Amino acid sequence: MTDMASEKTGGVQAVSRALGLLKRLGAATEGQRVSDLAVQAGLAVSTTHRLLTTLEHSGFAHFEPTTSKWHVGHEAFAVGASYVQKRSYVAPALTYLRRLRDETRETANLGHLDDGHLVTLSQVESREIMRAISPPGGRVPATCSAMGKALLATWPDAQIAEFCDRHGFPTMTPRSVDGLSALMDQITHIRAQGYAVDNEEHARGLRCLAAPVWGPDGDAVCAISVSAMMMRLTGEMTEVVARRVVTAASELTEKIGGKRAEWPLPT
Amino acid sequence: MTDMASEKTGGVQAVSRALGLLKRLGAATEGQRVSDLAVQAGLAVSTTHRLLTTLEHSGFAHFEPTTSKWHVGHEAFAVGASYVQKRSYVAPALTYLRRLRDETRETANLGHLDDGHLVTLSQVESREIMRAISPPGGRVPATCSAMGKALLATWPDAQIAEFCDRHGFPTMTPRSVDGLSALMDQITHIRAQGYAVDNEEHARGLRCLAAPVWGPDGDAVCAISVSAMMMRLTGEMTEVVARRVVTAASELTEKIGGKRAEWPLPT
DNA sequence: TCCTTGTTTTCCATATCGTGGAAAACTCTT
DNA sequence: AAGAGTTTTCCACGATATGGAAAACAAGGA
Repeated sequence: MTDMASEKTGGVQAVSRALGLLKRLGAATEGQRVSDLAVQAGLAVSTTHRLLTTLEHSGFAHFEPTTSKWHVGHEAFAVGASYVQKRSYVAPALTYLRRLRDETRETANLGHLDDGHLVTLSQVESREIMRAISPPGGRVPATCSAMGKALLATWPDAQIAEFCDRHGFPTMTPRSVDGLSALMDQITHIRAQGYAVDNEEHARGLRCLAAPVWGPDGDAVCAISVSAMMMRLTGEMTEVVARRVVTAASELTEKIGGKRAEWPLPT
Repeated sequence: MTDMASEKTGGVQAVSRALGLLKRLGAATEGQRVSDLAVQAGLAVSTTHRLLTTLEHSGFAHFEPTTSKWHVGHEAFAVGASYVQKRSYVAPALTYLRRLRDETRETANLGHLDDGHLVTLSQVESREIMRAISPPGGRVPATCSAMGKALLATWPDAQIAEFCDRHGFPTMTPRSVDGLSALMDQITHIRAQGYAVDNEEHARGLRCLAAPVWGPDGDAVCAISVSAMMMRLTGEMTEVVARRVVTAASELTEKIGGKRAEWPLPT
């Protein structure tokens, strides 16, 4: 992550730089020192220090004097929390995610589309040793994600094509979907079976199964998935787990007063 | 909330302004229009627009073209999520919060101290109609909160006094603790009974009961509370619920490998 | 349909404001 | 106590953010 926020600012320099620092604070597992952040971001130490101080005055960063390290501040948390609070399906989803995790013993996820990417909104982790690949807040190109594909599959074909025009086919592994016809093949399957599959298209060795959740106005608003190491999710297990994912998604749909629209018909 | 981020910037102007806009986006329940944000923040429309564009380039804000409103972006969520991910007790706490909510039918909360304030980290809402007063990300002066007082009570008296010197006694209702001697009286009670009480000290009509959770190094790291309308949490109920809160806190302490230190002795 | 009104977005000259070097104040080590 | 590696403050320079005004939209209203 050496040059995370590249050099393209695209706006007010000072603000871009400050936000870049904030991202670094969030991405780092530990507190960061001024001078380290400065070299990482390619900024002068004094500039870095001034920007951090400004972030701190607004509560977005926090300086720990005893260790002289910088951390993400409470205000960043507050603003971030509002991102999920405004999506009223997140809170009720937890019940179903938990049950899904308990039934399958694997990680259950909730995500939605945001600007061509699937953003993980919430997750209930497997008790197995594996760490989560994509923690809450994580982003993956929609076409590299089971949840993303499940949601795309609810769109009319024309909109899917337009989507792909705009966002292309970023790939994360050699098995990621690449090209519209390959995607549409999958979409057809997804619509037929009611759930989407991701076989190492996001990360090596990882398989995901996802189903969409509908909102009151008949649009899919989010998706539920189970993700697991492929070795733990093989053959006939797949179908069993998929049915449970579909069930959870249906129940959440009902809970939030959603109307399960028909899947778009192949045109 | 007319002039939220006052005029004292205390750092890089452009950055303070941008963060102020971000806070407004987070605080608003709906998307905000450029011109409204501009007047709220007292900025020129063109400046506001440029700052928002910069926020968008980094993913911290998002513009909905169909409605031409601005929202909090995914990156803000990602950074905010890291605030809780780094506190390893949040995830395991959910189990106990949920049970507490089910046992008491009231809202269960998890919070910790951050710069003199109690920050609500997580919460499992009551199924009653009442909305939560302080959603995740919310901040209250420590002395106006049951969780805050429960945590302060684990500190040596000298540090409590120092804390009060630094932060004073901001009050949120007429019943909020005001003055060191009043606080120390309460601290004594808290240490004796093992839990803290907040009787309308944070919000009119609201009562909270809280107990601290210890970490592996013998310091209290967070607190668990139950908050409810006073009318639903009266008389003998209080003691019953308080015992459940204490139990939940003890269990979480154990779960995270915490060592329950002795409460500081009155000096 | 073509104005009218209320937006959002772009442009640009001005001087404000952020910048980074260098020096000063700290903090730990040796 | 002195030294190395920090963090923090200061300052003159000029790059850069600023806000007015105008241009591009969008949404009614006649």
